[in-house]
Amino acid sequence: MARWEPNARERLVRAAVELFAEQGYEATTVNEIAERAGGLTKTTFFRHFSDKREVLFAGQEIHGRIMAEVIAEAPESATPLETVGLALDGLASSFTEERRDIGRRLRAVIANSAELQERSASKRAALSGAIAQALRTRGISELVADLAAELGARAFYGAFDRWTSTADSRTLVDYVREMFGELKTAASVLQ
Amino acid sequence: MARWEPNARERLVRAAVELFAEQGYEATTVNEIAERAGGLTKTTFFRHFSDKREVLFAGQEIHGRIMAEVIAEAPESATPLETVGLALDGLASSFTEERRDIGRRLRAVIANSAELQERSASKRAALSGAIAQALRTRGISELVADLAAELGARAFYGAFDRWTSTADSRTLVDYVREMFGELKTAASVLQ
DNA sequence: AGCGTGATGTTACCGAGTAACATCACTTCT
DNA sequence: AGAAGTGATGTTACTCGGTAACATCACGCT
Repeated sequence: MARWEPNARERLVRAAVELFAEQGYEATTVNEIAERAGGLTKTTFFRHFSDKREVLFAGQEIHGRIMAEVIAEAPESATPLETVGLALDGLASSFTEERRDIGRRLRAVIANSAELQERSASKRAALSGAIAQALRTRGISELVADLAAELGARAFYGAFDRWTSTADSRTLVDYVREMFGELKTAASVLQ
Repeated sequence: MARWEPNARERLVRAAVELFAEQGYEATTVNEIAERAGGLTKTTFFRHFSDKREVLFAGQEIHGRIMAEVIAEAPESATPLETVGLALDGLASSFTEERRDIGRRLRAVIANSAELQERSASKRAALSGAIAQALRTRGISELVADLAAELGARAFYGAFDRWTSTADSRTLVDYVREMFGELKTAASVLQ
């Protein structure tokens, strides 16, 4: 038996999502979250998360890392968009059906808080930046890399949105491919 | 003579920019800003700006409105990208050389604060959203409108960045056209 | 048994942001 | 002229996010 209940971090996240869903983000206090997470305190919360918002977004940096890895290993012959497509598959395939439920709750909570939307936009920009950086490392010019990365980020967030808005049996990979395809044709219409 | 020195709002902005530049954003207190703005108080500051960050971004909603107006009045025959180009010209032409200096200082301050970068990203997203909305009103499909709007926002922010990084005699309109052109060719390379 | 260690708690503090009420200087109406 | 109204400001007091310094406690290791 452990000295403390293990997984404090995970319990904090669960407690936060619950409370945010029940009362809203702003009406919920960090002390409340810590308390519900098994009698913890504010201090412990901030040891795990840099601020109150971050409890909902922590661990998202890994998305950028996953896509960057796939991009680094993509065949030399792949075009920028093909490379991004591979990376999207790699990232999306790491999402299980369980995370779909979490995603649903998260989406609802974020939709009700401007503060959380701001952080969400910031994370989205970080993902796009990570993709662009990885593409540039392959020698792709800055602007092309930026635009390809933007399409990738849009595809992922758009697909995630659809995935968490529906209840069918399609996987996130399915949605990402669909969304990415639509974006590519939209981009070609633009010319 | 007025009962109070007029233009409290403007004085607050100036004081904030000064102090942020001298001490950094986080080391500066709202009380300090209000005090330097002519003996005002915290309360007055928050009557003018919804939060501490907003003092640097307030009034930026008008950018979206300007572009939306131009888009609404653009000729029926214009393609999405042509429409965005017109709107970019309209917005950029409202920037005088005086605002270039302000922009320089702003850029330096924002570059040193994650919190301000987050807000900046949020404003950028708002601009992009406003453009997209205006395009959709013209019957342009959602994804195409989104992408055209994204290109527009990128062109504006990229051009503003270059404009405030240099000291030549070129106007923001010049930079916007250049940037938008580069983005369009990058987008075509992407196919 | 004693020691080190890492996760937690305690206390005290600062600053952002809000609310309720008071003030004050000018405007307008009578 | 005097009274009432109005809008921008100040005052006070509070909540809560976030930080720092120090104490505690339960375990593993020697």
